[in-house]
Amino acid sequence: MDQLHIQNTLTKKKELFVPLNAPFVGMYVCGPTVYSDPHLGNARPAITFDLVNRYLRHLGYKVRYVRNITDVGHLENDGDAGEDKLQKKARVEQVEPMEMAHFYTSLYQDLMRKLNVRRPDIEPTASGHIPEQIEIVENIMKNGYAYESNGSVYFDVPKYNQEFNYGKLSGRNLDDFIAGGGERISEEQLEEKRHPADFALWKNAPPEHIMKWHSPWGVGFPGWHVECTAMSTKYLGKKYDIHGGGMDLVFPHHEAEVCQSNAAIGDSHSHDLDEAKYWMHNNMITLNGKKMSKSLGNNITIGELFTGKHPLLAQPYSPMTIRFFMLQAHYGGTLDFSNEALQAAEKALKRVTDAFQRLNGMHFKAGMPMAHDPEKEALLKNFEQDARAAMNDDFNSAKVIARMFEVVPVINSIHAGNALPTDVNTLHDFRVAFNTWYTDILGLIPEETAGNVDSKTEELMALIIELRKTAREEKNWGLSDKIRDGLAALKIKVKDTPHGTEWNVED
RNA sequence: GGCGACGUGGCCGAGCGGCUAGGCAGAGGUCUGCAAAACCUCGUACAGCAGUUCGAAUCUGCUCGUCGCCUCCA
Repeated sequence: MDQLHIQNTLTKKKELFVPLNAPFVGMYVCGPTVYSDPHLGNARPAITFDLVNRYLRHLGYKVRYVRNITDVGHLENDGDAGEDKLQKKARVEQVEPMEMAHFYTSLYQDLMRKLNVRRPDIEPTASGHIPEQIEIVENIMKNGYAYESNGSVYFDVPKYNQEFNYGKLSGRNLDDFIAGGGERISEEQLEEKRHPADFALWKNAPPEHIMKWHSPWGVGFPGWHVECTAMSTKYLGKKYDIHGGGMDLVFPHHEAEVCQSNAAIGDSHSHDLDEAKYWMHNNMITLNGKKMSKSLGNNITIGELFTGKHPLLAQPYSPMTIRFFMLQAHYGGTLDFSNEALQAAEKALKRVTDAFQRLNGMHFKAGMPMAHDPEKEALLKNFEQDARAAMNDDFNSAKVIARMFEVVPVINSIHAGNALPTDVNTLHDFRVAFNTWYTDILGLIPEETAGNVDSKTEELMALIIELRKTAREEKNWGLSDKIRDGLAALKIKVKDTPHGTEWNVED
């Protein structure tokens, strides 16, 4: 594909990407609720939309990327007077809700930095946008798609459905809702709600509720879905280009956003506002075939992944291994987690990273021995366009990585001292392209040098390698192997290559 | 019950009607004092059954199986 196409949840089709207002692109992604340790599942949308963000920028778009922090919390049970998650956790930990939100926000940001996820351009908090949320609710009421009940405000789904198409995003309809979820609606809720499908825009706060604000309807707190509509509208406009998030948010969260957007700011001439033009959803990560989630209690936190301290983990996995593991699969499919798969990803990443570093260490000069190899030359010359074609096909990073691996043997062959398969200019161009894809678009960073190697260590190692070289020249294998084994015990790996002896610290 | 996804070689995972995906693991070989790394070669898979087609892993139908959403979740 020579132009970017995106799988659009709204239309269920893969569509050509045409920004509403090129070269500007607005993108909003649902961020974390900051009340607990971020888990592996949280990393998937972050990395998925980091890839999208990076690629759009690579294509030259002026992207404004907004990813929110949900720090107001949602009720544990829809519609009843139960405690919200944040408040409950704060009480258990005996801290201010905001103190806890700040703690987990920082933790999340720190983990994202390790995963080399670029910071969004705006990272708004729900608590910081209460007036904007109230305004959205007021607009919806003004337009007649909401009603007040006992100090709470509910979205009038049946009314909305008369003029708009409720369920267009998730492929549901009101009848299905009643047939399925209706039975789960508690009687308590129905006291306030007119229809089981109605959802809260504003909720009255019981006295014991800590996080509450003044509103035209009394003291309360915003409903579950308004924050995203309010913040995306504020920073990206009534309709923007891309809204992203996990698949589990399609219903009810994103469906509600579509409703709110149309009801609050749509008019009779634009029933297709739908908040965003392209709705993108990453699939779930599974663990032994089951969805990994907080509520199922089978989640692994990102921190545990890095340290390896979890019963299911055979070893620690580095941030780049996690990132690479995710990019090796298309974001639209489930990704099953296992030690075996992660270990394979770790080795694969090392292979491509080694090649990356070798490539960057090469000095191409005119007049180097050259043996034209049409096949290898084609791999190098086509790399950029092949990678781009894969990426244009709904961000198929898995395919991009496959193309990288096809080029790795060529790089290694040159590094091994074989003749250049093509001319120096082609090699230069290829190197630039490979760097761009590895570093800028996939967002990978070589990790090996992360080991604490200071200049003194460098000098000592140079001396040791020199001594071993002497031993080898004297065919004193006993001594040279003793040195190598001794270093290996210190996690320093020695390799004798045609260019001399190399070493590196393993983690 | 409603809506939806998926089932690819030992494992992970691309594939969207014809042309080798790729990685990991495994086998053989080259190089090397040995090792490591690297390079070369090797598996011929598509849940099952019908059908459409000159031709299907790819389209259609059915069967079986797995999973997700319908309640906060990425």
